Formats: sequence, C-alpha cells, structure tokens
Amino acid sequence: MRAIRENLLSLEDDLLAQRYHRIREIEALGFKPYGHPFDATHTIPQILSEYGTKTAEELDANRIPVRIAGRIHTIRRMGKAGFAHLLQSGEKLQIYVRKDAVPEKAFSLYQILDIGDIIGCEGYLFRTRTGELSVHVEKLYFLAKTLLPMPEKWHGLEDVETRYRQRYLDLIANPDVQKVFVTRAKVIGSLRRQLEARGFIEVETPMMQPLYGGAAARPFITHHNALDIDLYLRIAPELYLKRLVVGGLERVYEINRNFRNEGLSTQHNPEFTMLEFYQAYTDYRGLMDLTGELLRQTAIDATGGTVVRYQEQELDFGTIRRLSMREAVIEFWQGPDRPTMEHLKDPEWLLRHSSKGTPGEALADIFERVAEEHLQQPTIIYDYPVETSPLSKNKPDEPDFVERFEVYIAGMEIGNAYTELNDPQEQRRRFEMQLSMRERGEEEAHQMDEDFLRALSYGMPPTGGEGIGIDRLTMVLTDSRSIRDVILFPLLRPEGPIGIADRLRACGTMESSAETI
RNA sequence: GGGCCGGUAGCUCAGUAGGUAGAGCAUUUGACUUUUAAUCAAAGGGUCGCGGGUUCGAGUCCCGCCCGGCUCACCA
Repeated sequence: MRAIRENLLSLEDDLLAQRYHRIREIEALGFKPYGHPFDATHTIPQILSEYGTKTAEELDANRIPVRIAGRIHTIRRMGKAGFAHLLQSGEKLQIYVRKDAVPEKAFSLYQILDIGDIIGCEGYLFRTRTGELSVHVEKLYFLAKTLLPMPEKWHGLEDVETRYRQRYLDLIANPDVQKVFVTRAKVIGSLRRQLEARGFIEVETPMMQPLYGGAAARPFITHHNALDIDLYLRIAPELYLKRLVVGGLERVYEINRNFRNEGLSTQHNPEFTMLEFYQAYTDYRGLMDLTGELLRQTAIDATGGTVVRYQEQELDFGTIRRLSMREAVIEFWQGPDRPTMEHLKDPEWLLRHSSKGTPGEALADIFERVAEEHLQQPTIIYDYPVETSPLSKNKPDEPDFVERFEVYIAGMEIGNAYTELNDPQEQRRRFEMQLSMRERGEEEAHQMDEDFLRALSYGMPPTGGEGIGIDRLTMVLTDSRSIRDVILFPLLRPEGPIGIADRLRACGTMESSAETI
C-alpha cells in the first residue's frame, strides 16, 4: 500500500498521469472524455474564408450561429472568462468563454482543458476589442483528451527526427506541413484528371514480381510461403504495363509505389511513388509535347500558376526547354577545352573523358557530371546512348542512340520517357547485352524476361511510355529540399523502446489501486 | 561506406576555463470577465543519447557505440 502511495506521489509530476487523472474530472462534470460524433456547421477554414472580412457591426447586426470543433492550440484563462485558439486543418480560430454565458459545468470544463484537447463549441461570431474574429461560446463539448503534451506553441516541432517518426505530431504542430501534403494530393489529382481526359485508364499491376525489371536497381526480396517462391518488390511497373498495351489497352497509366533497395538521400527513399503511362501509336516526340502540357497544368493545379518558387529561384513551368544530351554537355561544360559536337561523336574522345567502358556510358557519365546540376529550369534532355537504355527504340539514323528523354527540374531527374522498343528480336539482343553486363559485375543490369519477349512477339503497336517521379515533382512544387518532407512516413531506422504502454498501464494501475486505499 | 554537424527538462534552446545543470514556453498553485507570445506571484520538473576512460572533480576532454541531419560516394 505504501509503495502504491509512493508511486502516486512520484507520478504527480508526470504529465501523463496528471492528464490521465483529469479524465475522471471531465467525467465528473458530465462530459465523456472520448468519442462523441459532432455535427459542425462549419470548419474553421470555412469560417475564416466566409466571415473573415465581416466587420464587428455586421456580425452584431446579424448574428451568425456556429458549431465548430478543433484542437486547443493556446488557452488564456482570466478568472471568470478566457480565450482559446482552436486549430483545424492548420488554421486557427479564437473562442471566447465567459462564465455568465455558458452552463456552470461548461465553465468548469473550460477551466481544466489542456492544450491539445479536442473540443467542440457552439455560439456566435463576433469581433473582440482588438478586432479578432472569434466565437462567443454558449455551449461547450468535449471530444477527445490529449494525454501527452504538445510541442511548443510558437517554434512548433523542430526536431527533424521526431517530425519524421511522429508525423502526426508534425502535422499538429507545423501547419505548413499539412499544406505540403494537400499539394501532393493536388499533384496526383491533377495528373489523374489530365490523363483520364486524354482517354488513359488507370490500372494496377503486380507489386510482387517473380522477375524484376523496367529499371536498373537492386530489389527487395520477399517470400511467399504457400508457393514457396521468392518474389521481388517491383522496381518499376514498366514491363507489365507494356504487356497491357500488347493486349490492346492502348492508353494505360499507373500511379503507385516502386521499391528500390538503394541508399537513402534527400532525393531517394526506398519506396517512392511513380506515375507511368503508355500511349500506343505515339513516340518520344509526342510524349515531349504531352509532358509539357501535363507539367504546366499540374503546376497550375497545385500552386495556382506556372511560375513556382523553389529554393531562391523561380522555376517556369510555362515552357520546357529541349536539349539533346550532347548539346547539354557542350552548353554546360566548365573550363577550357569545351568539346564540339564532333568530339562528342568520337568514341575515343568520350572514353578519354570518362572511366566508363563504352562510349555511350561515357557520354552519359560526362553529361551527369557536367550538365545535370545546371538543369534547374524544367528541361527535356533527349537522345540517350543505347547502353543505358535497354528498353528504348533505336534512333533510325543513329542506332547507337535511342529515342529517349528525361525531364530535369531543379537539378533532379523528374521524368524518363522513350519510344518503346517493340521489336522482340532487338529486345532479346538488349536483354542479352544486359546479361553480359551483369556477368561483368553490374548488379543492376536488367534480367532476361522471357514472358515479356513472348508478349512482344505477339506484336506491340508503336508506343511511347513515360515515368514521372511524383515525390520529386511534389518537392519542386512545394519548395521542399528533402524527399522526406513530401513522404508522410519516410523510412528511418526503427527507434528504441518508447515505453508508453508501461506508462499507460501504470496510470491505470495507480487509479484502480487508489480507489482501494 | 567516408567527411562534417548535432543529441541537455514535455517542446525550443543556452551552458563560460573541467568546479553545485539554466532560460522561455508547457505543467502545478494563486489573482484576473475582450486576451492573443495574455499578464502578475510562487512552485515542481534532468539517465546532459549509451558505455568506457582521464581527473580530486566530466554536460564540457579522450575512445567506442547508438540515433539523426547535411554532404560525397553509390543510385542510368
């Protein structure tokens, strides 16, 4: 018994225990600590946009009754009256509670509210002496108790690790974070609408694949027990989507996760979201036009305009520049000995300027080192060497190159597109080329996919296909520096013991013991 | 994996030269019926990331480790 008392004493300073105890006080006042449905007349953002410009006189002359709900962000108690700010969807509205305007128990409830509690209230809109639009409360409802303290009110939650691990807390404490994810939803919605409007249908293809392909990356491996087979989490949906084009679904798209077992960085998360779409009877030229239209409209839908601020610069989505890979190398070459187009067509020159094994790989390597970081404005880079592009169609006049382009924005690769290789014989040769690269130790070279070859052997119409990285596009459109800021739950190492279960159990035990003392 | 930076109260952060661990917010108690970073008065709250070492004495110096950030490498 004494041990219990001592525990109770030691818990007096514990915020969790304090607040847990408060649940009983809330119940004693006739309120439920959790779980009422609540019919609001408005959301807080609605009130702000509908009545934000009404004057005090207008509000007094024509009283507007409201029922709203929100989380308590700040509370200022002043004896027999007080204020609080309620937070909903990242926006705040002040409420005013005075003792003579609400039932007695409601005022008692107001006096024991904690920052972070979720409440509802009913009353009418007015402006305070200082002019702030507020709710004059006549009825108070209790909707959910917070047991843990909220982050500080004006710095918010700064600790990046906590922000990523406890995104719910980040969303509560940092209203701008909500905006990022609203914009992300707008990006995806905009792309869907635009593709649907052009006759594309959305499909879902396997995430778990017996062979992985469509990109160069190391996969995650998992196991299916009943079939006793290993499966790969897909690194790309490409080969499945092209099978659908063979089947006559001439315009298909998929927006879904890819998984690549690679390092993490500000631009890489092991699972990330990709839009891939395929359009029969077009080629990469057609896709360049389409890409320009898609990106322009997405920027408008997500941000309201075609000019987007990103890290001290203005990116213009209104027009997208087009450069061949070789032109880009020439344009962005730093220092002396700027190469000419002839140099860039000379295998020996290329091999001299790169450690890569083939002229094509060397060109791609040089491009990445010389040009990539300079591609800040939305830019299409086209004509890629065949070695790095096992699924693209050769250029008719230059068979060492393929009809492929990538979209760069803010120095990042955002999109990748090409005229699809639809000649099964050539595709077989490409796979075999990849296999030999694999034997040379290129772990990420493509696997042979015979069913895909079989599908192509039935005939795939000439087709253009493209992938757009949703996360990176969202970064650009939300002015985010890290991919983790546009992924709700980015991958982190698991954290150590949290201990909340023990603390909650202790609260419960204390309480039932206390009753028997 | 390499380099650099960081981890101190629930949150945001200070912490001198190696000498009793601090502030603001939050919390608790009291005052206050138009405040808004509310104010005023008082109080409680710490595994200084973890483990070793040096020292009479370590948040501080040294070594190892854990977690995170940035960056390079890697990732077409």
